[in-house]
Amino acid sequence: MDAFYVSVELLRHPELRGKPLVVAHDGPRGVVTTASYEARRFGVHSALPMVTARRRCPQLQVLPVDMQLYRRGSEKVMQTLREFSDTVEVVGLDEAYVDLSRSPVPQSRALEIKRRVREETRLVCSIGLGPNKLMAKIASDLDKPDGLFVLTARNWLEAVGDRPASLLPGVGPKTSARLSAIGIETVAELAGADRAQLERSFGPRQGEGLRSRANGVGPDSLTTVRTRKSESRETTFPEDVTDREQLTGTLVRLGRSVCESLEAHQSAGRTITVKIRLRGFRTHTRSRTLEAPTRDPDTVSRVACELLERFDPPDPVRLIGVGVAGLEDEEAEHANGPASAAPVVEGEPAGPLTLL
DNA sequence: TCTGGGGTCCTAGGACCC
DNA sequence: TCTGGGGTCCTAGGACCC
Repeated sequence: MDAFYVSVELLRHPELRGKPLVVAHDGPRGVVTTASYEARRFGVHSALPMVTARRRCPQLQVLPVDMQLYRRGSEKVMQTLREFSDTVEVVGLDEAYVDLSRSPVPQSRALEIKRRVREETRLVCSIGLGPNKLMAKIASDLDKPDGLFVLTARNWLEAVGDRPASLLPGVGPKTSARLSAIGIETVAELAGADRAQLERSFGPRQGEGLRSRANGVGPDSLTTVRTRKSESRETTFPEDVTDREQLTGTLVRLGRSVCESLEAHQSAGRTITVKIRLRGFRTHTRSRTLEAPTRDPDTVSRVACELLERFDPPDPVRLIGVGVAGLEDEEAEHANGPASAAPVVEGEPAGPLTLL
């Protein structure tokens, strides 16, 4: 979906259409969640600190985050996608892969999807079509907003060869810098890079992984059912906190929130993690694994507070969080048949996939 | 410029076991 | 007395993604 949160907000704030607009956690330490295309022209983008965003664009309109609303919008979008295929892999609220490998005319199906999504939700999306998830995803980025782009093994290097390697998923700032250091800037350079040199710099796994992605190789079946593996809550204080009571109080509140959600999902986990971020943005975690899964708020709070003790935070605390990992849901535990242990649905062999 | 919140996956070291 | 190889689990940190 193009500028999803902003687009959803515009449905109820039509007067803001055409204006530089962001959905953001406003406040002293807020960042931009989503920026309208008008705002992007001012250099305002996701994850940009609001202080900077306002400096770059003084007339910026700011709307607070309303996740409930976006979740409802997302549901409707995904519902629409399922009209086109039983095999839909949802990736976050605004992205999904749709398996169109059974369609003889995937390109016209993609156009139909765009039309149906617009009809049903009045929202605009961009679609990428490709023989695997990697190509579909990248294709979806190449013609935004309201676009449709097709990548194939044939046009791959012609279309993206000259683009920076960071176009590839999994190649972020750190990996980009390391690639630069060995003289690799573009997708094509990475695609043709010396295997041995990549392995020396990145190790056998990551090295070969990078090279194959640069050659357009990626997964060609979809995972339609995802099982959550961890759940967490964290909060950044408006100002750094040193008061222990305030830290433990916050920890208990966050722990309760995690447990409520675990309860709602009939899930529980064995590993409890406390996260803190200190002044200077250094982030640390401490965790403990229990004998048995829990979602008991008292247990989670008690362990979290004990873990917090182990930091004895010497510096003011900017962020604190609690997580529970190693989740098992009760259904999976009671039914130990192979049927319940098969969350991954094998898709069709290589065929066109669509990414929204 | 001064950096949210919720996730996933990977790596590396240490403990422990056979 | 000084020492292999392989496996699993746990912990901490980091990169990355939406």
